[in-house]
Amino acid sequence: MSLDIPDVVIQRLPQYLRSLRAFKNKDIALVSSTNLGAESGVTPAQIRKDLSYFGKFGKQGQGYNVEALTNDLTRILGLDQSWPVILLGVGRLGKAILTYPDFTPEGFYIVSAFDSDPVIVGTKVASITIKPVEQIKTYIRDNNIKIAILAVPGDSAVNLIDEIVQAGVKGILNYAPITPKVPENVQIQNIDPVHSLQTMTFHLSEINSNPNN
Amino acid sequence: MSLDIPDVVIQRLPQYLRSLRAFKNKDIALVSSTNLGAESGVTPAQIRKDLSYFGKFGKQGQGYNVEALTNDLTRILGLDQSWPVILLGVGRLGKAILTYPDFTPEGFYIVSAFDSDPVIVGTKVASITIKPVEQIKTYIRDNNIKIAILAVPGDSAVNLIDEIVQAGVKGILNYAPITPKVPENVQIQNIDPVHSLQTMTFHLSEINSNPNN
DNA sequence: CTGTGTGAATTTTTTCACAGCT
DNA sequence: AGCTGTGAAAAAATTCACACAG
Repeated sequence: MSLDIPDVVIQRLPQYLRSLRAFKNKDIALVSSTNLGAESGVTPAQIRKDLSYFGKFGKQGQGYNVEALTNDLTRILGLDQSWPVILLGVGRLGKAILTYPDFTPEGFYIVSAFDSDPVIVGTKVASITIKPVEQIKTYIRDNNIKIAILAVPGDSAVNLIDEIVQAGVKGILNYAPITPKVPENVQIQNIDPVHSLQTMTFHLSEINSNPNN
Repeated sequence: MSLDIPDVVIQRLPQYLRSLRAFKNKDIALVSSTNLGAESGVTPAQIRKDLSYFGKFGKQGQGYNVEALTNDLTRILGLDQSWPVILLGVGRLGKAILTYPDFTPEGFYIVSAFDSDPVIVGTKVASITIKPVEQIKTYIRDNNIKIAILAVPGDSAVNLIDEIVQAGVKGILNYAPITPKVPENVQIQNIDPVHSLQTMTFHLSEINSNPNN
């Protein structure tokens, strides 16, 4: 059906959702694509084109109803449900993720966390008791988990990905600094601060070697 | 000079660098664009095209020398120097970033960290003594800092960005869940796990509503 | 008038395909 | 024979510009 929607478009939708919230907070009930674009850092035409992939949401001459469009985008993104998520790896980073407060209001809740270190297993972080990594596959199957957050070192990550995909995970938020290979029908999103920094320095070096800022 | 290099190309270079390291670890000295592409998840043609923006690095009939290409890409990305970076915000997340071990080997080192909370200021995390936020601008200027990592709550982030940009920062790694507006010549990279998760659920919902996987 | 929705035009990015070097 | 570097072709994404609705 709607499988021909460009991925770049989908990537922008959460942004729009966030911008709409900013308008709602300012008690603005109606926005034009120009308003929304200014807030999102996107051209008005792009907003309209993006939305047009999913239907007609605006009123000509007026714009978009903030609340209605929020609801529509929430539904389109599948955020009208709360997604159970598991965390793999409860080291420094994993602990920070477990105590991260923003997942829940945004449609996600961490239901369980796993680690391979026997010292960590059994301890409690943010009211979640850490389970041994051996139980992952069973847990995923029994609880029909679709999303996993991966916060383990790079070398363990590759094998773990195979395992959890085999068990039924369809979306992975990966913090390991690797480029995982996953089947077509599995979504993967990488969080990679070093990569991000390294793409910045290219421009910064240019600036440095160029007198006129 | 080389200002007409597409940003998508630059975004891929750190990936190539990482793949090259994988080959080096396997003691492979020579790789073809096909090899490198398989490792990076990119087509061979794209690798060759990307590299062609910067010069000729391969030998026809053979491929690329792993070590030489590593050095070239390192230099191109401006990673043949180590970049001093400051951290703004030493809460849960900031602390995790301070103790993150991967920045240093990748060309970055955190030289100082700032916070607005008087309880946190003066304490020591990972051998860095947290400074009061009021000293940021002076510090940036005095030490010619070009890169900042922003790990403060969203509402404080907007103002802070203006301040540090004014003081001379040219690259920001932003962990706040906002879409910052910065001048053209300032690089910004957002780390936004919620946004990443929200783009995944679109596909996951489709899968769910679609019987054939 | 104002601002959406959308085909058409433009620009950007990717892929193709092959000449030429080793 | 093998693989790069690169113009040309194709595909994808963005922007334009305007008919039409409120």
